[in-house]
Amino acid sequence: MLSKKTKYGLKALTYLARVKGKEPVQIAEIAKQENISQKFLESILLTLRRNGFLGSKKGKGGGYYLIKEPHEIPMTTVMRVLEGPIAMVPCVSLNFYEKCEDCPDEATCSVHKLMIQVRDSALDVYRGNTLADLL
Amino acid sequence: MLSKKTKYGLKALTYLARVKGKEPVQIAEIAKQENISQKFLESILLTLRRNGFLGSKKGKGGGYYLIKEPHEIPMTTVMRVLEGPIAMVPCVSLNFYEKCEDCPDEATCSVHKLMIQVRDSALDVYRGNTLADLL
DNA sequence: TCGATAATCTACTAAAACTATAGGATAAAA
DNA sequence: TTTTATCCTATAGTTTTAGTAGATTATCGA
Repeated sequence: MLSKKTKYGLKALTYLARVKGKEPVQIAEIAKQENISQKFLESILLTLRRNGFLGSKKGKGGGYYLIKEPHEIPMTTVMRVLEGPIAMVPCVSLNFYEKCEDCPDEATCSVHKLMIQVRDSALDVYRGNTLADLL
Repeated sequence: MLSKKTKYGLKALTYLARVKGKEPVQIAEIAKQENISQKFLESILLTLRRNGFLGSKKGKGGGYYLIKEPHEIPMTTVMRVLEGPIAMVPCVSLNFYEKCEDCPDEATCSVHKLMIQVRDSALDVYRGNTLADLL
């Protein structure tokens, strides 16, 4: 399941991408338009800013804005920041690899074999889409 | 993330598929060989039996066995029973469809658009693999 | 028929993850 | 210096996951 955090994060990014220009947009506006709890969205936008997707401005007229063009933001990076590893098991993760405790040999593991394929197909999709493609 | 339930279920199915013949295999044996908590595995095998993947026999010489040939068991059905919907959001699920509360229009929803692609690519993988392919 | 074996079933619990919420601190603008 | 809006930490409620406990039922072999 996709977490609400990721879902809301994607919606917020899309919202900002649709706004013409680079004017800051307030959390409250995004939350209202996209039916998201404002406080929850606040923490999501914070992590998006800390990870280099958004810029922010405090005080009156402040808010959040994209610091890159939508077509420069691949879904791979967005998903990894919001949702975590793209792989469904750590032992097939490219960026978050971990060995399974219960599994003596990856080479002969049936789960490993299947999940490699699932990971690669998901990667294909995320690599093939930027924020611009979702508009 | 793939749940342990699904992971263990897949391993158990693979184990049974590797056993020659249709002799029942005891839970204890599978649990030990695959490093799985026996009681937990017990409940997993039970749901696999209830969903038509396994047969069982009680008493001495009893255990679980596959009731179909491995190549007749597609990963789509296994995943749906163990892990649930293949789609990451209910609004793009073929078998478990539900409308999102927060989303006024699926046709213009960016998350929907992306998750359709992810679902389809995962489906391709699961449809292209039977239990026999994991051996 | 009896005892051992092994699945069946219900109920329960501990831990982790998810989805928020509270409330004050900080910075900018008017 | 007041208003506005982000920043930040902590925490609480709920759900899901992962696993346990213990009694019951069916089957086999002697």
